[in-house]
Amino acid sequence: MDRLDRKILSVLQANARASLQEIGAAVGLSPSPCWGRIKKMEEAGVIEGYTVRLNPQALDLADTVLVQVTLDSHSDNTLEKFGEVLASIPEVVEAHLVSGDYDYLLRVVVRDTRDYERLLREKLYKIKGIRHSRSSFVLRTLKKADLPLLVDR
Amino acid sequence: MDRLDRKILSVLQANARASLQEIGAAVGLSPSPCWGRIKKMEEAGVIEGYTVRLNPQALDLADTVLVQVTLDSHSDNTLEKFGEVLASIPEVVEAHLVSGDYDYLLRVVVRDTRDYERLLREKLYKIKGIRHSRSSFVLRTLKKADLPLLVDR
DNA sequence: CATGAAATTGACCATTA
DNA sequence: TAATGGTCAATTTCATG
Repeated sequence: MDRLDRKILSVLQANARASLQEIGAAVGLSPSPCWGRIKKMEEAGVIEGYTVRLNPQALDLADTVLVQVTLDSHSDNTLEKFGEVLASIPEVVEAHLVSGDYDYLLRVVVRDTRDYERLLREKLYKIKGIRHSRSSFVLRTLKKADLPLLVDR
Repeated sequence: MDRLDRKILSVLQANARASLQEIGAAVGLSPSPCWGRIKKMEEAGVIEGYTVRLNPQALDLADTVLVQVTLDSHSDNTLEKFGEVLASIPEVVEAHLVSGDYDYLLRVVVRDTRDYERLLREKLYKIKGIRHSRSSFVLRTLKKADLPLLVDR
């Protein structure tokens, strides 16, 4: 992992379908060393995969809700079970165990507020062990990236 | 946007570098109609781009902090300015204006707690108009996706 | 490690059904 | 719309500096 590797990653971050030629041109290398470096980073687990960035609106998934969850108990068992249940709810796209005055932060993506109300009623409120939950709707997203810049320009 | 389009998207979501042959085989179509559908979705803005999924640990960016921010004033001007300042801080990778008992939720990615402390001191605390902020460290991430499943299996 | 050349595979587009 | 097939460019591999 040197500076060139990071540069390659930032090119891929902007466009994961860039050709080796384009990548090479951007980082000042010929295509084949780029290919070798990428393979190496894939094997090392630095690169976990390649995805597409989709427009939620276009897919009729306009609403994002951030949900703070506090559990009744914090036994290993409860936490484990809770994690499993969450993983099985497709609309819950992120779940983080956090420090602070609540236990979990969830990111939930739904079509609209009606959909969210149904999700709350039919799925979240049925989970045993939730003491309290607090929902915040995302009104506007000012910035959305995955990781900080990998190279100083 | 029909069922086949969604199926193509879910293939790309799992591997954005899949070839048209692979995509075609997965959705039951020959490569060229897949190509046409993808191009159409790119032009329509359904597909915004292609990115790489990176391992934060491997890049020495192990800590994620969720920061709840409350502003002093909620004038258009203040909100606008705040958004601009945040956008210029690389470590702040997400910023959402939310409803509820605080105004913004930020996701901040840093190397470690020392790095975060410095960021707070040198950048966040210097922003005018912040009344209050509350940080929660992500202890463990149970689930991380971008959008709910696009097709029922 | 990088380069450059060779073989293989994929993207893209016109045509046909 | 989908399939077919042809062309051109890209990926991938390897021998060499």
